[in-house]
Amino acid sequence: MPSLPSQLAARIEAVAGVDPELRPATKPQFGHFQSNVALRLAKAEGRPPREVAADIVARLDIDDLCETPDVAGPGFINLRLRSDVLAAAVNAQLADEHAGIAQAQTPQRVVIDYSAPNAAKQMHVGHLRSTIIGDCFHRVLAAKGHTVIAQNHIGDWGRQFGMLIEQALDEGLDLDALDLAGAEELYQRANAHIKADDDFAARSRDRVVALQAGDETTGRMWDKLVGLSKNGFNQTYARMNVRLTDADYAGESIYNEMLPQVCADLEERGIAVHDQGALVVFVDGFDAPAILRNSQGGYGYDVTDVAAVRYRVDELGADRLIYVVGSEQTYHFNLIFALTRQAGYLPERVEARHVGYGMVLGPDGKKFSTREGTAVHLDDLLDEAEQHAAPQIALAAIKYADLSNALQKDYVFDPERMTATTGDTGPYLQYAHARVCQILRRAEAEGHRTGPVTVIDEPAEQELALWLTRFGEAVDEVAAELTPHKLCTYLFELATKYSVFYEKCPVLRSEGQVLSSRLGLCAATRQVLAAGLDLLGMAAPERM
RNA sequence: GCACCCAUAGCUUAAUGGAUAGAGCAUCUGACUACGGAUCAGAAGGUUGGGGGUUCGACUCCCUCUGGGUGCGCCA
Repeated sequence: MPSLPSQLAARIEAVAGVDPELRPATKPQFGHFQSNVALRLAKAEGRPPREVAADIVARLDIDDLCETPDVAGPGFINLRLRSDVLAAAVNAQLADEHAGIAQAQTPQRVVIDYSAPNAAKQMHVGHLRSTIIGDCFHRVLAAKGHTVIAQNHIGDWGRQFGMLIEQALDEGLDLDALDLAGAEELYQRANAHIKADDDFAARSRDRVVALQAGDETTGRMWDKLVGLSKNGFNQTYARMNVRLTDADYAGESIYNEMLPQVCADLEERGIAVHDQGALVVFVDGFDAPAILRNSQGGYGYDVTDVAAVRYRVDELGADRLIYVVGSEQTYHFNLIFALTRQAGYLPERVEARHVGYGMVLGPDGKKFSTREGTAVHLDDLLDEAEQHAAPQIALAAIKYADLSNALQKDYVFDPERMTATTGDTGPYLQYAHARVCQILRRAEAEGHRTGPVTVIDEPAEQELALWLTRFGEAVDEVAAELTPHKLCTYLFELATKYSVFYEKCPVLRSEGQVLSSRLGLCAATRQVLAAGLDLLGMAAPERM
């Protein structure tokens, strides 16, 4: 069945002749929905807006859905749903296994590139947002019925492996006994070594060549370093309760063998040219070219990402590409998208989006780093938040803080504010959920029947019911625009409206149909809160 | 120097070109032996960084200036 707003919009369009641009009413006294169609038509028709509005209302056939519409202000048409229609909508949503999330009519294969830590280094603050935001998109798009293919583009290739392996050999290190923290220390020792010792630097370069040439010993050691890195990442992912698995690892190394072919193809077709000793592509509208192969004959991340686009479109069958990578890479990805469009690797039918996001800042409002100037480890951030709340509360607090404002903005990592139980925070939403659970638990123990919703007389009941039916729209917005904060705002509003209902409309102290109807509203609230929190990657505990 | 992003209440922030810019925190005032008060009601707090323009209507679109961030061929 079409949603209530789309049904209403269709009725108005039938009379007005144009899309009424139906919007939720901005205030309760304006009803439930409003249309400014009359204001827009008035100019063309040369009549006063209110007259146009009155004319539309007079011809509107909408009695089965709404109370009599009002014309208000400069010419707005305000609609108020009938209580029985609203109640039926809530009941239908409660019975819906998808909690009112409309399933995509044409399911897509969506490739999401997120998290992407570097091998042999622990995850740090720079990976926090990509992991949380990507996981949210993963959950939201999957909930819409799309096939989500996560691609964890880890940094598992490059010159650092030359020095890592050479250092391990020098030390006679047993890589089987090494964990990720140990690998990071190895990295630091190798880094210091390479700066101080020219001979070591030369051997490290040779080791890179050996790795690329497929030398067996070198390859085995590389394999171990990458493997222990993944083990380390997996521990953090488990702690963060994100959906990434071993199957999602698709590091830079998998594109290696494709790179010469990509270069050859682009060169043959005259798209790539030699310039200053490098193989590059100049793309219209971009000052700097993409560098496919540098003057040393090495491949960089431009060509790797070109190959990745091609792989994701051709091999993974992507209909949509989403890259959750920091804003500082905006130029890079726009360049890659333009290039791959031009080369025909990225067809018009495939949408490609880079979702940039701002930085996580330290308490001083500057780039978050340790006293030594290195990036703060992700696990340390989680530890810090857990000093203020239990693990699943602390984690929800971090995620909500990360997702609840516009992605492009920086924010300060402030555990105290994030874990606050009052206000617009993750814990507040979890509390609202726990409170609904409590009331439903008691009702069940006392043998009360829950639902259906039949009585919506009180304003608080009405606002709650109406808001519940908007869950699907909120999810749709996030899926289309990739703006998680809109779901956060929706859920916070829901928790607030539920609190008002809770205050104004006693549930367990009421009787008969009112009791079961109010319990139905509680059940629908629990359903939406639980589903919404899950889409944000947050736990919804039944007790706190 | 060029490009992109940001600027809204003391602080953190929301707002598809539409009605009186909406919240949270902090502050003040109420409700109160409570269906978990981790709550609710109310007050106060804004020339939406400055200046132009487009529009019936601008936080939103365009131009410009200021302040901050990020990025600007061979690291990824």
